[in-house]
Amino acid sequence: MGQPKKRDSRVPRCDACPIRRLALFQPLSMGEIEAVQKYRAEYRLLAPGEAIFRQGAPTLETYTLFSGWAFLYQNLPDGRRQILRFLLPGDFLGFQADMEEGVRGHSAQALTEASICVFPREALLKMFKRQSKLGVRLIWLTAQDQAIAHEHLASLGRRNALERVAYLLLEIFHRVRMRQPGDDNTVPFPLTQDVMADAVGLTNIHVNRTLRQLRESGLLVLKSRRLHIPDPGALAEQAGFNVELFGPRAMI
Amino acid sequence: MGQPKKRDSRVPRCDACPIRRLALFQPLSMGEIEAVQKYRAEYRLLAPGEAIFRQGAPTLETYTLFSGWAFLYQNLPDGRRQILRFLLPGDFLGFQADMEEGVRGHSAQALTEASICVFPREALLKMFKRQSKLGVRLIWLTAQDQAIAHEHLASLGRRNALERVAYLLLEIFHRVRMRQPGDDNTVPFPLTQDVMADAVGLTNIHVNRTLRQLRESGLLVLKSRRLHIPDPGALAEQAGFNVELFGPRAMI
DNA sequence: CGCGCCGTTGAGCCCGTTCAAAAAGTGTGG
DNA sequence: CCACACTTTTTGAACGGGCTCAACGGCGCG
Repeated sequence: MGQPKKRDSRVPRCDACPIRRLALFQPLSMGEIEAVQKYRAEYRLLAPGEAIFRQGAPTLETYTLFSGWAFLYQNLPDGRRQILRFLLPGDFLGFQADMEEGVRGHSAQALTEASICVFPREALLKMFKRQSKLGVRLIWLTAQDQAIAHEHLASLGRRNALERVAYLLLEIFHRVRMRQPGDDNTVPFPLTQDVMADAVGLTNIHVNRTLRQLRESGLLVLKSRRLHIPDPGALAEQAGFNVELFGPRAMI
Repeated sequence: MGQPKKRDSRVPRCDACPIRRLALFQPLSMGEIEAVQKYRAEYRLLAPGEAIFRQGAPTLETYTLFSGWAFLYQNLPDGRRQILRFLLPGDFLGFQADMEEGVRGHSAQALTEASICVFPREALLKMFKRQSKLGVRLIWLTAQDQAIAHEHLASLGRRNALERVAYLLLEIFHRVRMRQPGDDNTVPFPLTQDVMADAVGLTNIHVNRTLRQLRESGLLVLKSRRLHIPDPGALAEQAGFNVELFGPRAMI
């Protein structure tokens, strides 16, 4: 039969982790990395839409997204949903101030097929105690997230539909390109219009109309889960996207 | 003459700091606190509206708000403003991931007469090196901010005008009450309707109408810079305010 | 082929905006 | 204490961006 085509579910080893440079463990040396393996409780495969954790659940674990895409979101009592942040491979999630007795303030779920490395709370604390570099790194990552959240706030509060959608596309475009440099201005883009709508605070219908407008202006091509932006500068203009501020700073 | 009525501008000492339990330095013992004094470069008085730092400026200092109120905001190229976060005494501000070479991604300014303690970047780094507790504390504070930012995102993205305004009032009400417990459900409230509008992503005009509605429902009294909420539970209902999630977790 | 998910389009409405103006504070100096 | 300037709040009228409701089209998959 040769190699079966089914998905490879072998568990990756930390010392050969291909995304380490992006992740929490970036500052660790090759020798130190081996210890991480012991603290990882689990390597978990996720189907699209599968929950990682849910709003209101106890806060027992933290995660590194190893492959695929995911997102954080909050639900209002009546079901309205706000997507708080998209996660790409290497992103760290699940850390909260009140790990000891708190409950999750938001939910997390896989957007595509994905996989995560699971680190229980105690394991994380032990690693921080041993490797103070990790604490610094976490502060760094958290501050990055803050910066992205701030841009997102400005979008939702003060940008119109066209700007919001353009901004979201550019943010994701840049974050992906940062990880996989390429030259054709095309990146994978697994968000449905429903998902985009809940991220930018619009209706899926209005997102659709806005995308049409951008498409008809020749600013982007969005087809079969791939996003092509012929001229990122032109789109940035349209979005009121401040490249300077966003640029390398907000990226890994 | 007795005591002159003019403002007291004597520089407070760190070891007698009345807001320490709220601030970054909370975990330090009385002995350790003395060292902090050496690292504080300056104690600065601010007039209402005065800038603490500006978007685009180099990132050289961090601050603890000692007294008064302040806020962080971002300006879009065309002048639209989004307020990102309100700061109360004890809050830490000015920390960024890219302290070394980055520029500020947002501006900060005093809302009322206020005062701040200034810690240069190098001083902060030295303190972190000496007192690893401070790193943990900063992670904690940053994670708190995240939680508040997430609620704010949900407001801007998915709540209507009434809910947004009610939510803002409740957030501030609770944050102030956390610091100054009282029993009359009244707190100081120095925000103008303009400021509120830029925080919740509405027009000052519509904020005014929304406040009227809330006032006429008997849910609040807002007069001469003081906010009275007769029945916080009732207002929370109106706001879709999830007390459980917000509660003690996001505070301090 | 049929079912489900996702994207697309149209028509009408409503929440929040824009534009305009007046009223009510608030602080300052005479 | 009043006069004046300035900021903040309040109200009205009309517009419009984005929403709601409804239906149809396309594509992947069992």
